[in-house]
Amino acid sequence: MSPRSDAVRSRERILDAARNEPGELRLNEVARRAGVGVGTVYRHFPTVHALTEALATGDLERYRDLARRAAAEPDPAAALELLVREGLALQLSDGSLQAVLLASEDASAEVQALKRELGEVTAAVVDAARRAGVVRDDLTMDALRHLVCGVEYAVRVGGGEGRDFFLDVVLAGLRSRPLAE
Amino acid sequence: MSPRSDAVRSRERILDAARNEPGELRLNEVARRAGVGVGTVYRHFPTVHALTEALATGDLERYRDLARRAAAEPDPAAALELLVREGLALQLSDGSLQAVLLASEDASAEVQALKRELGEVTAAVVDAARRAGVVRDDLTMDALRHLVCGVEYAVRVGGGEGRDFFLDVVLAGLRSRPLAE
DNA sequence: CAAGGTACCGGATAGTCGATCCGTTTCCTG
DNA sequence: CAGGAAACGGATCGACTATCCGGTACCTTG
Repeated sequence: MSPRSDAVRSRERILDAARNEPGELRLNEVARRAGVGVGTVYRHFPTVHALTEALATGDLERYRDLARRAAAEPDPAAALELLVREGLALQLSDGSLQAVLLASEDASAEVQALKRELGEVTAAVVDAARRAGVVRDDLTMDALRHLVCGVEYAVRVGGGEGRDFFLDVVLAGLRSRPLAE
Repeated sequence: MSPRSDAVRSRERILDAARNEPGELRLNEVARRAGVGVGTVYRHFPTVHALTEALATGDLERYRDLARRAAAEPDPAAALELLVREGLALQLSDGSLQAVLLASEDASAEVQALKRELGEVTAAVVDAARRAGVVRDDLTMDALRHLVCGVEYAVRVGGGEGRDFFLDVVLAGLRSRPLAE
């Protein structure tokens, strides 16, 4: 059973309106701007998080593709740096991405699958870098993800200033050996 | 003119209730738990941020004292490390501290003075470290503050895991020379 | 193409929460 | 102890979230 045409149209309008929403998502406000009833919004997206996931899905795919590209890179150090640098850029360009990455439960199966694959490929990149000895050997995938989210946060509170500085500091810090200090 | 005794008692009760509040501060809820009327809370603290500042003042003093201790340290590298390590611990122990540190406007003159002094002393510590050549020479006081807030954030999203790891990474990264990579 | 069934739509409204305002109470001073 | 000022309490208003159901538009079947 394919969805009805008006349902598709409504969903599209809601997503468009949500994309142009400044700051916090408010479902009633989204409805007003989309020109649909409040009930329609709540039927398509029962919670704010469900809508957030839908908004972030495109960039989540891009993130996964980026990770694949990094994993294909022959130099393990360059692979990790690519993933971190471009990943941060992606997270900064899409304000809803971080919330989806850090959420412990996912509304849609599609997002769940994307996150799983992103995690697996990222783990492979981290592992390769560790085996090559180009990063601290106590670096884990989770630590890396939280670190990148922390850098994103630092850039945001700094009003966009210092992105490259923070990246350089963290990447250099990751290269250091824990006992060589 | 000294304040009335019932006003002092109310203020104390409100602060006590606010300290035991889990998560987000809600002035109506604070009033209920403090056993005072809503109006009383709003008279003492017109906004949530005013109450937040009052809660964080004690730890802000501790932060300033820490910075003074760091500035008195003869070794500039050790001074910076002390300030960052202990400062992070302070920020993690007090959930309202970061909001006060990052706020651009302050409700109370006392907090404003504390923040000013903390900023001055921190700038001195950063300057000394730069002149001694033990940190990147493009490190600024603002960048350091945002970086520490980013690390605090990373620890929080990680559920408390990885605090020392993140600190080691960032401190090591700060020591590196920008062009020596 | 008409008509019936169903999936979807819209928005009134109930419920929740933040913030204000003012009649009442408590405190301090002379 | 009396008068006045300062502080108190909570009813209430406005803003917002989320639900529910009568009405509408779509799609199918004959």
